[in-house]
Amino acid sequence: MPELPEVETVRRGLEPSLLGRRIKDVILRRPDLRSAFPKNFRQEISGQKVMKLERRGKYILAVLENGEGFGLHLGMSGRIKIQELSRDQDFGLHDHVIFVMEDGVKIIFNDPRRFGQLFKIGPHWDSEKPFAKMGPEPLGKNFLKTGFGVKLKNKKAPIKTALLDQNIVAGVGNIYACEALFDAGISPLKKAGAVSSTQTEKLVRAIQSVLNKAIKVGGSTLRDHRKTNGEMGYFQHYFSVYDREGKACPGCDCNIAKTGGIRRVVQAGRSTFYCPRKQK
DNA sequence: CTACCATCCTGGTTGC
DNA sequence: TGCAACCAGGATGGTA
Repeated sequence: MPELPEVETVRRGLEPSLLGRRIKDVILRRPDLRSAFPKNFRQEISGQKVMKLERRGKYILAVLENGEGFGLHLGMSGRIKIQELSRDQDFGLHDHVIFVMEDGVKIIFNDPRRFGQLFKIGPHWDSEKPFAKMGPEPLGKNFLKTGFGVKLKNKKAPIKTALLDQNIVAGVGNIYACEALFDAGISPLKKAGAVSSTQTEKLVRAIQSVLNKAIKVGGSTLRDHRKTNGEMGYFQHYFSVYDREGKACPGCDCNIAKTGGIRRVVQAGRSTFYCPRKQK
């Protein structure tokens, strides 16, 4: 489900219940998701207070008072639900992990497809496993100057495929890659290395703009994504190209019967949507 | 190094 | 209506 805007929406939704609060207990209702849960996870996390709640790419990181912490990734279908003051001990289908807070609030990690992750992090998580080589934060201050342009220049893959590479830019997934390329007027088929510096600057602005707009409305809900209070995001209503094959491109007033409208192709096994007239 | 592929899963949608 | 095939927002490890 989640790309950067959805993950950021979830992180913000978690803040009131998690940040500065103490975790009383962790209930693991199965031994693993994508990978096995860390040994002694429950013992090591229980009793700790959450000092920081951060996001890096599509990951949410909780730093605890002992300097250790944990990370989670929502995979394709992960959701976080917050249950206030419920004595109900019956959990729903696919409610795999439950953080029970000191004040009785339950934070539930639900994930039907089980592509999600839950893992431990150390004080220097930033230089560890998935984060060490991860690309820059697109909403960070110096996104363009943090090597994004250079990384693109060295890529032979199409620009769309490059945008999905978390080592080039963190947090962009299929939806926002398509939308950003449309906004920037760049064909997804163009080789990353052939994108000019002017186009790269335009792309940077387009990525930031589309991500910020999506965050503002709670992300995109296609099927699974929900805010922590259960509400849907509604950026899907603003899609220009994603999931709009054959429909009119906003900005093209051409005859759809002749042009076929928005086109869908498959790149690196993923659907790409674009307007061949607006994106060169 | 890069590109491509299969794989981990369930569930919603599509097409016969 | 029933059912099977296909598709999905991601990451990774293997192979060529």
